[in-house]
Amino acid sequence: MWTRKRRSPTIGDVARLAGVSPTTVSFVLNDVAGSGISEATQERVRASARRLRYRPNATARLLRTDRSHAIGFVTGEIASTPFAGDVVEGAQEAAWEAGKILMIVNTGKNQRIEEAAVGMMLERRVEGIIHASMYHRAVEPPADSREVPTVLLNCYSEDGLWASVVPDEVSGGHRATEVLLGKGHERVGFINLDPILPAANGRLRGYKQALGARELPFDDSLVTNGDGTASSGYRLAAELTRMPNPPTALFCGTDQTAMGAYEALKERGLRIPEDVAVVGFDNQELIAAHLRPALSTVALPHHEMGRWAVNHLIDQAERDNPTPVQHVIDCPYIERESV
Amino acid sequence: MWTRKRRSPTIGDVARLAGVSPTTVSFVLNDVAGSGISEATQERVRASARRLRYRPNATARLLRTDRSHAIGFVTGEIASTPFAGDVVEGAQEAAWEAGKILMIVNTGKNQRIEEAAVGMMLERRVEGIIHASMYHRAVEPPADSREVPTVLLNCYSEDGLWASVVPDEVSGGHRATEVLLGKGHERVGFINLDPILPAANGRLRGYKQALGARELPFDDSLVTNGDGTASSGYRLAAELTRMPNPPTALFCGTDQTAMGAYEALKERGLRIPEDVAVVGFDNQELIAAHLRPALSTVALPHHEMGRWAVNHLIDQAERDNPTPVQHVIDCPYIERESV
DNA sequence: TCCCCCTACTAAAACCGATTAGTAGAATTT
DNA sequence: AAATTCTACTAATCGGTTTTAGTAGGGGGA
Repeated sequence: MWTRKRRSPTIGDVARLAGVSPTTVSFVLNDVAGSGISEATQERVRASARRLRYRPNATARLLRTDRSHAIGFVTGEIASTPFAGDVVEGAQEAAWEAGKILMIVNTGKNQRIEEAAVGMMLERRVEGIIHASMYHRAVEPPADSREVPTVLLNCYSEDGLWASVVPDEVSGGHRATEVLLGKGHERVGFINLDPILPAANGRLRGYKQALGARELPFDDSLVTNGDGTASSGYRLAAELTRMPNPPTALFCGTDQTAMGAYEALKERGLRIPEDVAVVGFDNQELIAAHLRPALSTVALPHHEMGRWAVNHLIDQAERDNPTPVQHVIDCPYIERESV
Repeated sequence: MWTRKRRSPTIGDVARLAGVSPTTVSFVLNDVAGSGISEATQERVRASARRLRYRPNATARLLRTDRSHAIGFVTGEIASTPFAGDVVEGAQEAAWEAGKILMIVNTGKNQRIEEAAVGMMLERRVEGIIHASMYHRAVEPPADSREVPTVLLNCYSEDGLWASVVPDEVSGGHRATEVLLGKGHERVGFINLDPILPAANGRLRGYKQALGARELPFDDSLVTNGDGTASSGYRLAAELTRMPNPPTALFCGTDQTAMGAYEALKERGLRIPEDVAVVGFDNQELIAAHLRPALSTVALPHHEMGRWAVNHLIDQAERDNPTPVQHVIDCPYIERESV
């Protein structure tokens, strides 16, 4: 199945076989500029390395060079949301491109485990740590994390002392609303999330901005707060359609909400998008692409945030005492059939 | 933001402060049995370590002990499916419990990157490698992987020479079918996946077994093959309901298929579960829990497979030349409202 | 009372496998 | 023959772990 580990060959073994010193081997294999090793010797060394299937021991190198080329990635719940994959993938991709590797721990919202995880990563001398949240919120990372460059991903700290990257909820809300207004709708219902959430707060501001830009009045009876689930979408959409002067378009805070809203509209015999246009938020492929009609929605930039976090971390590691930057990433609109 | 890295304190610094030798510090901090360090000295050492905020350098330790406590996790597409999170989480959880850390690389179905990833992990002296696939299939991992214990996760090798863990598709199919038969349905429609897939193949066998166990005839006009999408579910469910003697229950190969089937049934005015009972497969929370009525479905044991893979890897690493075991994990039935 | 041995502590030094500064010998040029 | 290059080597180093060695103090025997 797998061959029992013999002692794996060292640089010394290669040197012996090639009849040179370890120094020479090191120079050749890392092709160090200006180390003047003759072509012939180089070839001999390389051949020996191949013969022995030599693989440099990253640990030994690391000890000497003090560069782990590893980045810690700490997250609460990696599986609880389908976004997690995108974030991890984006981060992983950027890391790979930069020759770094990701060490991932998910702590299951246990503060103790989080601290332990950070500790373990510091022992392994990671070059930086990313703290990722699965929904946009404020957090307070373990203090020890300050020992290395740190980036908060999809979250931020109240005190603004940590670098962070979050979605631009305001422009996302603005965009979703504007799409509907642009189609001639003047009464746009908004099934938002719990207004305590940064996401809900930002999107509402965007919603108002979009109305303002077109000099339309803000009618707060059109705005309701759900909890992001399909059933709250169903309930609130039903309520909105029963209003005396019901909205002709619906902006839903999540795609699941939109899924519930679809049900409510269909039950009332309203067609989408002819009678009521719908825009979602999140772009959960699984839902958005498979609803009938397919749901137009605003996407959260998870992949991009993952990439940005890693790249920024790498930048930071090269600076001396950078000021923490609070980065915001745009939420693109994904056009499908529901508008 | 983060304080510029001073040279971090070494075991020598702690020793100096405590007025002992590095040996003593090492003995105390690792509390080595029978090394006879007086209680007083121990306390002094620990206090010094705390004072200096000493953190052992895992790299140096690793170099000496040759135990990296790291496990490589290689996967094609981590984000393309919502399952990925569960698998990673399960693996991560088991790894953490065993004091191991996961190094994750997703290769984006690029064989070259996969080989490079394995190479990099071997350089870092991982204690084993897990190759995870996001859907059940046959694979052939890079040969180099043999240098360490390896487990295939949600995939297997044709030659059977690698340890692997996959879902028990047969019993899953059996279970789904039996649930419907148990409710008195005798004609159970089956919207399967492409029959070339191990998943489809296994579930069909399970479907037949379940019929056989109740001595019901197998009618192949009740079995159709879709592609797992909602639209194929919609189309095929519509076809099945138009049969002369239509099924009173539907077993769908994926929850998305079921989602499409719901649409088709509702359009025809059929109620779920009164007129037609539906069972899905995959247990995609996002869909299954939010459909109306909520979808009863069979869950793929992603979390469990992740755990098993890590645990088995750790076992393997302790054995000498284990024979590759092909493990299969049960798919539990999740009861909701559609039956 | 003196000497020796044993136990309880602690220290010195080798080692893990690389990198890299400093250096030496051979070949070539002047 | 001396001065430069070329080429490759010796040895120190990174920060721990672990084996071996050593010392001080207490107890027992003569």
